[in-house]
Amino acid sequence: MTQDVDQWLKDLVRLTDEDDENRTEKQTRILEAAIEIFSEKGYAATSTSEIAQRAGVAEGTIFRHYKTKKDLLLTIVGPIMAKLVAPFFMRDFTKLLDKPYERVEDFYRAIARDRLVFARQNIKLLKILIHEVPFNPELQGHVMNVFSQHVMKRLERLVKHFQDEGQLIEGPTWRVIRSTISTIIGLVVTHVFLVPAYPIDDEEEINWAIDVLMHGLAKRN
Amino acid sequence: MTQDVDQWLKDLVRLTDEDDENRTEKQTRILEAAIEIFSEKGYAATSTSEIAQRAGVAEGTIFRHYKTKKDLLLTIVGPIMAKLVAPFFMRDFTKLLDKPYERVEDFYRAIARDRLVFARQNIKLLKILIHEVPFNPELQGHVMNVFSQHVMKRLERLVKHFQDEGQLIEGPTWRVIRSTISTIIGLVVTHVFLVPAYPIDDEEEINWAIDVLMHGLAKRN
DNA sequence: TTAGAAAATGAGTGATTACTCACTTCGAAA
DNA sequence: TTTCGAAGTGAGTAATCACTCATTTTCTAA
Repeated sequence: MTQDVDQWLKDLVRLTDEDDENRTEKQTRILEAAIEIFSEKGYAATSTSEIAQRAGVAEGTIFRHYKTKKDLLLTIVGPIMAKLVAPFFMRDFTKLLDKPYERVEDFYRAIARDRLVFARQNIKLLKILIHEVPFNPELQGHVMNVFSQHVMKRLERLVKHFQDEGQLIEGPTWRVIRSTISTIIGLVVTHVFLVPAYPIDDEEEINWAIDVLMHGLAKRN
Repeated sequence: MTQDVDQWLKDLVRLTDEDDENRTEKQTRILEAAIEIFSEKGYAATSTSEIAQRAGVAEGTIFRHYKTKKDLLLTIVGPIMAKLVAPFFMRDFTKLLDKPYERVEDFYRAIARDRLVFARQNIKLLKILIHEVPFNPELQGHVMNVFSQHVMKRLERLVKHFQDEGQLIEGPTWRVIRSTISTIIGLVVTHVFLVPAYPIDDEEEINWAIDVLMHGLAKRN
């Protein structure tokens, strides 16, 4: 099961790269236009004729490349979901547990930094993902499966490891994870989606947020 | 300006109550059906004919009471937005600053408890609110205005107060607010929207989450 | 240069959309 | 009982929807 999803990720990355190369210029423009309009008005409120118009393409061309409008959506949403959770499937992540003197906060900071940049580079795609997943049962099922069966499992092992080392407070791992994810997502959502115009020093904000988090999650005496 | 929004809230609460009373039975059924389907499939993907069908009403009846489909949406979304921020406009909130020995964490816990219950009682309405605000410029503007000009201002005064009292860490108030809101929203979203089926002891979860937060936000020596 | 395949086109299709309106039903006051 | 405005109806409308397909254009390899 774990290997299945690892395989899913590898295949998806490979296939995505292949698709990127084999794309016609018009096909690329269709995808770009679709991403723009989907993120502006939402999938359901977007018409294929509008996509064609913005892409500078005949409406029929869209359906040469994508069987249906939903097919177009899945082509867009699929890869971004894979990239979103990709860090948790990296070799580095599993290796982390073997280095006994590694500090949790360094790991938290690295994740926060990485995902902050990632979110900034993929604002539109993430907006589409967030908005459409709740209304698409199969997407929803896939997200829940990947998250609960894989991301969560890996995080639990990681937290347990650092609890045993005395770096993290005792208690249910999922509570520690909830506080951590709340902090990082809160940071990213605030400065990427809510007030992106407000100028910040990334490193300073990350340090402050993770510092507060770690003071809360440090092992109690 | 502050008084304008205070007035807006009072008017909205009063008008909403009046509307509730003056509603026909069929009108109520239309609203209930609309809330259900909007939250299930999203506003744009919902047809007025489907609403009429589920409400057991002729399609024309919908347009007797609501000029347009968007009008129906605003009737639903308006009141829930007011109720969402209502705690921040209560007299108790401003009075809090006058009681010198009050502890911040008591306040945080009260807010968390209150909004957790509120979210559970309004899952569908909140789902609609969250999904439609980003695509409705006037709603978006209103939310941003109410939040930044009022909720934020009051929170800043509150945090400043407790910083001066030595209960909270020094530094920009908005960083303290960001960590706090991240914690509370993270708690609510997790247990109301993501895994509502997972059984928890509310008081225990709130205490744990706020305890972690306060260890992070406590004044440093 | 040419042949054949792939890409692109856009007019056309039936289905569905939000909304209208002439009409009927209902309920309460006179 | 009568009257009258509000509530409710549902067939009808023009616009728009996702999608098709016969045809043309473009690209590639021999």
